[in-house]
Amino acid sequence: MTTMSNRYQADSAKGRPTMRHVAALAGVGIKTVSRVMNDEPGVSEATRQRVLGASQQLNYQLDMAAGSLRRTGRQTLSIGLLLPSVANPFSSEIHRAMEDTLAARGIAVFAASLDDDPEREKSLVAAFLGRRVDGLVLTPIARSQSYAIPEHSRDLPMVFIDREPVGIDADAVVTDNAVGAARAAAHLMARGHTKLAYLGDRPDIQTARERRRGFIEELGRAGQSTAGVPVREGLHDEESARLAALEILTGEDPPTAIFSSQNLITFGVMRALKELGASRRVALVGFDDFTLADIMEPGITVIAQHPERIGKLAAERLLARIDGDGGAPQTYVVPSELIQRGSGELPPPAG
Amino acid sequence: MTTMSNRYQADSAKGRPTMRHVAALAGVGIKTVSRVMNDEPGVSEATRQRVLGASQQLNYQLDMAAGSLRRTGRQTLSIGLLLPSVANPFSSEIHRAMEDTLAARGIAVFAASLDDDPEREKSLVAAFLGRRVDGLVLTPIARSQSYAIPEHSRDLPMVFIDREPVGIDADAVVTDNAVGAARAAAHLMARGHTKLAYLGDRPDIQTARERRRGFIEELGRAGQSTAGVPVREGLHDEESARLAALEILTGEDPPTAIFSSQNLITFGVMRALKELGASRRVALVGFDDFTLADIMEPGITVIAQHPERIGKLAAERLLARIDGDGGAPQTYVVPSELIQRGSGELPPPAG
DNA sequence: CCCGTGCCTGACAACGATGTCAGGCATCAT
DNA sequence: ATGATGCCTGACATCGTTGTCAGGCACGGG
Repeated sequence: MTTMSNRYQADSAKGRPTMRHVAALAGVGIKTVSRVMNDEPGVSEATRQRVLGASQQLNYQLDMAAGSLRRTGRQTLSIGLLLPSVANPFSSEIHRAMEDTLAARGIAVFAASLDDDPEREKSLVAAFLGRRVDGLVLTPIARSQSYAIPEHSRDLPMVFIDREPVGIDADAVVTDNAVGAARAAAHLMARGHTKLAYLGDRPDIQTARERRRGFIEELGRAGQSTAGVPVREGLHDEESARLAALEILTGEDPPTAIFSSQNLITFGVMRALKELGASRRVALVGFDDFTLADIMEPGITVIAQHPERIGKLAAERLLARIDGDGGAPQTYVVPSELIQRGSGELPPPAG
Repeated sequence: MTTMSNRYQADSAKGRPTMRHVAALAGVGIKTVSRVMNDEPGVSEATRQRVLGASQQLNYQLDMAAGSLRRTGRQTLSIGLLLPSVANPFSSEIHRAMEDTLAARGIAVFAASLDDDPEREKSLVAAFLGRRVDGLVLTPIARSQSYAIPEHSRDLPMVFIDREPVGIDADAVVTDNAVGAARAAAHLMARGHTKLAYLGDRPDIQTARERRRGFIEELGRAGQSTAGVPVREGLHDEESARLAALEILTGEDPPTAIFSSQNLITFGVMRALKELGASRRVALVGFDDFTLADIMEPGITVIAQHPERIGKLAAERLLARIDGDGGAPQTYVVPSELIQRGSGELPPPAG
């Protein structure tokens, strides 16, 4: 029974020990080691201790990959997360919230950045599928996600975040973009502003479109002519936003209030206002909260999203799907919140 | 030869197709499919096309996990990255830089947050080892990393970032913390300040200790008495930093310049200064650059680290190790940079 | 004293892929 | 015509683990 006890003992130098090594050292069968490592019942306490001792002595570690190969259900306890960029604060807070929820189940997260590149989306999805992730959470950017239909219908849980998917019927967790933008418009108009401007991101991004729609529609509801409203779109970084803001503010009949649809754009506008010395003259409401917004002069009023709630909810939905929830896919809306800090409460110039 | 062509054809509904399915559909052997999927030579163009056709028709995807089980070297093309928090901007920029470097090699990144918890460090390292990552990059927080010696000597590449490891001889990529802090001190003294204060993080964190050391030593070199210098440590968030700053500034013989050793602390100090209306009176240099530092009133002078360089370098070192570099472990130092924006150039009050 | 009943245990196949190796077939020189 | 040479190709063992299943042993009831 213990005949081969030391046949595998010598090879501690290179190559990880396997169950066979542990089994040999403990003088038991390999399956018994498996049972101990997986906390399965049906192992006497004495044997259990012997196996545990041997595994520690060899510094043995279960190989999850090999395990999932055979295990029923083939779970790998890992999921894929595709974000615009892991370095984007909004994204990384979602990431963090998901991690916290998933860690409790021992699930590890593969994270990757898309950079708004549809091709990367497809190839990264493929890369994660090849690693047999148990689920996928992604911010879609490709025109359609129908490429994932085969996998999704093969029971691969998928949850879309921030933007709803196109061409595939799957769960999504999003912010109430139009509602939030409308709230910004209403807030500014309530302060007496009648000349508002909209500065927004590339209109091929769903959230940007929604925010513009919500903003414009609210103006319409208030009886404002929506025709003459300055709308600058396609802004994707601070610099382009700064230039657009400068142009609008120094042009004819400048707006008395600005709504910026995204944090980078807000930063650009803030710079422009500072350059013009207009920070306390022109009202500003930005979509997305950011660090230090409260410490600016004046504080910046924002429509805050709740990335931590989005991440938590997305993780919970994914887990539910992994656990077999077969209900119809649904879109979950996380409400945004208006945070008043000063810049959005500036009145129009008395004149 | 093609006798079983349609034996596996029907099962498209559930369960992923395997090489056997593709082989059967294409009427070839399973090994030939393997050759095609891995771009190995020795397959006629005709056969190749047939296999490719079949694999697309079935929407087949190579199972990397199963492959690495047998493949020589057992590479999984994935690595583990342990950060203080994926939501921390400094960390997430490192993450991003690593991703860019590693993506070129088809390597995916498992990311996880440590929250400065030594226990989490150990258990997450174990979790990643169980997934057979090809390498590990981590910000150490445990008192010693000797627990990883068995794995490291078993040829698991490891690169430590931000902080040097203890109890294990491995590569590290760090910022010149002491030098940067000394530069901050010198900069302030050159403006005529003689009453400086230091506000820092928990001294059990290596980088915090280094920064304090560099700062204090520079004062000594300049002939300042280092005894009476107000030093507040153990600050770990904005609020504690704000309170400490308020206390120092409203106390007896307040400093005319402050050095804060980390961005959250800088934020706390900024708030305190603002509350006291002292933003333009008390000089401030902070360690770590941050978004909008240039737009504050005054702009905040900082010792900037270069997370993107740290991340890139760490990834390159890891790749070199994975490729078999057997040289002695080394510590790479990425220089920090003083960025003048106003707050650090304020002179002491005349009097 | 025999047999049924549990409890532990290990041999074996299988998961999906790759490394090895041998075989089939054409081509080519002798 | 014959053997050598290459090119393609597939059978098979194998990677480290888990699912299945059957066997051994102790115990208790009839």
